[in-house]
Amino acid sequence: MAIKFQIERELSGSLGRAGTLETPHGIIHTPAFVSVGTKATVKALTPEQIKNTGAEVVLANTYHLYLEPGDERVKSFGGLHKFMNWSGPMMTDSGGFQVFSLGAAYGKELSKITKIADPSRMLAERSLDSEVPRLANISAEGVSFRSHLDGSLHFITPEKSIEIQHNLGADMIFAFDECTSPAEDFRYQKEALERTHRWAKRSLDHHHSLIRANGGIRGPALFGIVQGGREESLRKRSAEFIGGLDFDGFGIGGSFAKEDMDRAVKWVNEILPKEKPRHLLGIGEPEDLFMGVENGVDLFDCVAPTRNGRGGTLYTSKGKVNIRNAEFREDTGPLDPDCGCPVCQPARSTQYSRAYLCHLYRAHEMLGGTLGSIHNLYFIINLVKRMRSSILDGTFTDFKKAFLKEYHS
RNA sequence: GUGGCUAUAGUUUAAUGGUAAAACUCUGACCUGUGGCGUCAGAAACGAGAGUUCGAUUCUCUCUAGUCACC
Repeated sequence: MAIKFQIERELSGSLGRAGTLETPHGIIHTPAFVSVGTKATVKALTPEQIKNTGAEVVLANTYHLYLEPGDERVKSFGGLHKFMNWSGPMMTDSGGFQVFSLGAAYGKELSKITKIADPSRMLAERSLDSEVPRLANISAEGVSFRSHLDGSLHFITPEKSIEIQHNLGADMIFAFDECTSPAEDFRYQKEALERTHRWAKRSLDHHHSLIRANGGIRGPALFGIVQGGREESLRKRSAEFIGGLDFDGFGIGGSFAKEDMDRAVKWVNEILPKEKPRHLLGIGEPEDLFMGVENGVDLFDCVAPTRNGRGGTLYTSKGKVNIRNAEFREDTGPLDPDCGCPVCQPARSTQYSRAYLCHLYRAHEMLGGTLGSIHNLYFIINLVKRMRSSILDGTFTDFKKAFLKEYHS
């Protein structure tokens, strides 16, 4: 077994739990937030800085690394850990999300989270002729991608994705799936789900054959991904199907409406085998993290802290602020006095004022993105850590209430 | 000193005899398995004076400022 998951304590009256996930590169204390390092780098941060945010695990991306610098090259360097100089646990995403982001969503105003639960929009007719040419096209066998870097054509199958991920060498990898657009209708969601299920089995089969070919024992842990959009019947069917396969853990994928994401996660986690870890893919705003933890999610990853950090939108205990705003130009105080990160509570005499951070972003200085990413990652990672300890000492509900009250004040 | 040219938003540039467009900046909003990207909304200008005209930012003159050439 490549990983070992143990539940330490469960949250009474809900699906939540706190535990540990042991990997060949160290232990992850769950629930945990996974830092996103798409191209074998958490943008703007050195591995040491990543560590200083409290991060225990980094997620890289199969599709991006396959294109650049190529999985074979990463393998020749001894795998991702050595290549990027990160010694802790790692995961790779399968490239399934790029089926969505470079396919249905490409060039459109479609995001992973739908703002309004507008049925007319959610169940819109699948438009066959799109004005913007897609970079990804789906067939039963796999997905053909047109590289966004040089236009070259690449065909990714479940087998290919698993092969690439074995070459990259993360501790935990994902099955190849199709993340559907929230705008697809029921018929398409169903069709896509059946495809994702077939791909899950193929991913699993190829994973096992690669391990066998490699002499047996060592290999990454493989997570299967549950899809099904917003449809209760499809979500539950997917959880049953994927949960019944011999995966080491599970991902919950797809696009959601903010309002009903909790229901979808709950449907799924009530069905998935509880002794295996669950990863809610691509989710990471504070409210959503509480929702996920309560509903039995062990791992999260999200670009929000780093992407927002590079843009100047910073998390504080009193909500998000755009540090570029004029009101911070002469603000000598720390970003968030209640935060223990290296930006807000520097060890010795150094101090980063709101005014200085404001200046860095306005001047387009690189240090702004670095400090913002450090702070935001610390904030989100620490938030999930506090959720974990509040599960362990039985104060989760109080903590959630107090945090959200101040966060929304 | 003489002659030419120029003067439009904070900046750099458009257009037009019927009160003016854009980019950057500026004021905000947005970003959920990442193109350090980008999207959206908003604020903001005809150097001054006179003349021609129904009407002048536009044409004419004077002034002022800048710029180039010559002395």
